[in-house]
Amino acid sequence: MGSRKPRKRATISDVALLAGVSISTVSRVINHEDPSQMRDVTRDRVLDAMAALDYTPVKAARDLRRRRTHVLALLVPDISNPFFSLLARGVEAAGFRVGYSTLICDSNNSKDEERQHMSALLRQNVDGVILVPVGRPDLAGLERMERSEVPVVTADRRIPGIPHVEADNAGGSRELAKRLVALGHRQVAYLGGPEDVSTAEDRLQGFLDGLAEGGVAPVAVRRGDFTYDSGVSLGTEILRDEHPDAVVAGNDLMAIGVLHAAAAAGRRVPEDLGVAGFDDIQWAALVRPRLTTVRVPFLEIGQCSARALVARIMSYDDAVEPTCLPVSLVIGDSTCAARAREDATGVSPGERFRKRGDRTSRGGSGA
Amino acid sequence: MGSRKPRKRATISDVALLAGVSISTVSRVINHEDPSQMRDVTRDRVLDAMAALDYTPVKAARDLRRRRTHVLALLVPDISNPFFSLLARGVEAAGFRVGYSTLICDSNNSKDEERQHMSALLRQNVDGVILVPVGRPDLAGLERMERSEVPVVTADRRIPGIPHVEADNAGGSRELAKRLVALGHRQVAYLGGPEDVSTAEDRLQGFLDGLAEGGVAPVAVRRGDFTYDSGVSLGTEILRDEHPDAVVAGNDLMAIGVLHAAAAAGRRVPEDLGVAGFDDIQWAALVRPRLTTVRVPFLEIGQCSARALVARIMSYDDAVEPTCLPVSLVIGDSTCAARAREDATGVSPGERFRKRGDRTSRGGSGA
DNA sequence: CTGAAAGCGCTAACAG
DNA sequence: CTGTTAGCGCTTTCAG
Repeated sequence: MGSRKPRKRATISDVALLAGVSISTVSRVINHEDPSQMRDVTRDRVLDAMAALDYTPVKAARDLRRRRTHVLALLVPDISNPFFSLLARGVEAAGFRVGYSTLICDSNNSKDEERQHMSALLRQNVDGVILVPVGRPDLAGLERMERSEVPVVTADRRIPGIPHVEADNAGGSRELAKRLVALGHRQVAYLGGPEDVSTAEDRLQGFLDGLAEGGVAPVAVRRGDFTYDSGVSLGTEILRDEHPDAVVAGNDLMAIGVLHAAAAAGRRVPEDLGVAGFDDIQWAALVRPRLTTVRVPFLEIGQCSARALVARIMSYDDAVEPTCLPVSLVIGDSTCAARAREDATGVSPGERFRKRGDRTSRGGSGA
Repeated sequence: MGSRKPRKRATISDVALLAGVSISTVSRVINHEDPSQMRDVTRDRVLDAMAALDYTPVKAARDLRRRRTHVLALLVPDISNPFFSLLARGVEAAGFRVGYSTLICDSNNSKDEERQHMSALLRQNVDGVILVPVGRPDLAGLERMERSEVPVVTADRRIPGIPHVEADNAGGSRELAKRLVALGHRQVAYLGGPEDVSTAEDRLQGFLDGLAEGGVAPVAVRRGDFTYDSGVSLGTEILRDEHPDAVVAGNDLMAIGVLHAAAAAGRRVPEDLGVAGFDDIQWAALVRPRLTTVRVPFLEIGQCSARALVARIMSYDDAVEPTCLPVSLVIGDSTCAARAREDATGVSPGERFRKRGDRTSRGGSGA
């Protein structure tokens, strides 16, 4: 790779000169896509000149004038988590479609790094931020953003006073609970997520409601931290101490931990024990037995968040409606009806229900 | 949320005014972190004024002057793939540490969207791009970037003439092959990735080399597309037609597909059949039996790419050394020694080897 | 050690 | 329909 031509980058006035028009005319063809009142010949001459000079507008100059960067930021606890990376895909795609670029910021599950990133974003002059806070949100940081007129939308988390986009966690959880009751479970244990995460609370509450509707009380409610490891360890404990006929976890990762804990304890799933999760992450499709879970539309949450944020940016002064996206029950092979459990036939009972689609990663071109 | 105070944003001259200094002095305190020659009193006065006015520099204005945006872009085929999201984490973290923000672009596995994004990035005036091309790279697009003096580094893919950062795919694959031979396998089938992906080619070639060194020839070599589905379907075919005693896939996703194909075909793993993958993606840790695979340091690849790119941006004119990161063999329970296979004891043979660490996702705070 | 002044490249009134 | 003009907010010589 030799040296590059030091030929200086063409500016708008170079284009104007070459096209034999004024710079404002060039500016017009750059900005007004529409058949703006402008003679086609003029327009074409400009276009030709731009092409000839390989002209690219300097974004900083435009931003300076328009006082808008058309950049959005997505701040998540861990971009390598499947929920957040799907969310990111949704945000990026929806943003791109309306002319926004997406800055990605990973707070590495640390409130401190989250704070750092928020300051950085302020300095970056992003037009808006989609936030998934780490645990209990940093109100001070949010306050600063709002004060700087940088709109914020939270995704998959609720913060009073901030517009948000989330899934119907409570509703989905409630349906799941009712399903388990219908399957004949009476000794149900729940393994929830952290208390400072609204999502976890909603799921827990919804589950208890659903159970109550079926006239069932949980045999135990524990708190994990949404990790696989906590699923394994708390799952082991629950199985040892509570003698449940079903364990439902607040997310899939913990549910898979429970699955493995059950295997280690010699309990067959679903014959001896029903297991269910929440999220329907891609990974789940690779685990056997297939997990009964609730599909959360992360991609859509991302898209919706981006759209909501852009709406806020444009209206520039008031909040948009909070959004709650529907979820759907996914019946796998980790739960079955009481009849089947008694028979213990070994025939995969999940097959009797709506079969979960094959939702494995397209994975394509992966490393 | 009510209306915001329409109080206009403070500029550098407001600060100067309040501090009773000139704007160039303010500029100096903003930019020269060091104990730049400047009286502490002056400096403090400025700092106070900035705080009092809640001053944040307008990035567009700085960028316009400095002709540098301090923004990097990461363009990947699918950010929701675990390799790429880990890569992204690495890029973001390493970039952030040296003052760069990261724009994330998802080409959605489409060469066309890739092209679109490249143009968009040019208009965005990013300082550099980390690219993971979709299939065979778009030379024209790259040409345009270089012509515009936007340095590009590819990650996990090689393109002649472009600096890249990748893992030692060939080496890792070779070691894996040798290990299988050492375990007594003689009927080995290989399920590779797409031919237009350098990574896939390296892995295949390395594997064949390793096999050859052990004096073994593969019973079959097939091509998948790195998806789980192709692992299942081609795995099924291979098992039916080739009677292998081991199937090695070019990545974990396909290997898991093979695992499931084997289960469906009634072949026990590892007693009847050895299976191995490549990547050591997080998902793999959730699958049983645990996969024997090769750990690719995606996070580090990301970090390295970011550093290399920044180096190119600063030197601004010449290429940096290509980088090849080491990989490591991960022995799981999906392979075992011939002895164990003959005994078919059912004792998990993987245990005899270096046990794979528990590398499950921290998953924390997940949705 | 600090200030004055000259733009960076572009957009958006405002005139023709 | 097109040109002129006045900055956007900041960094950076160049002089004190």
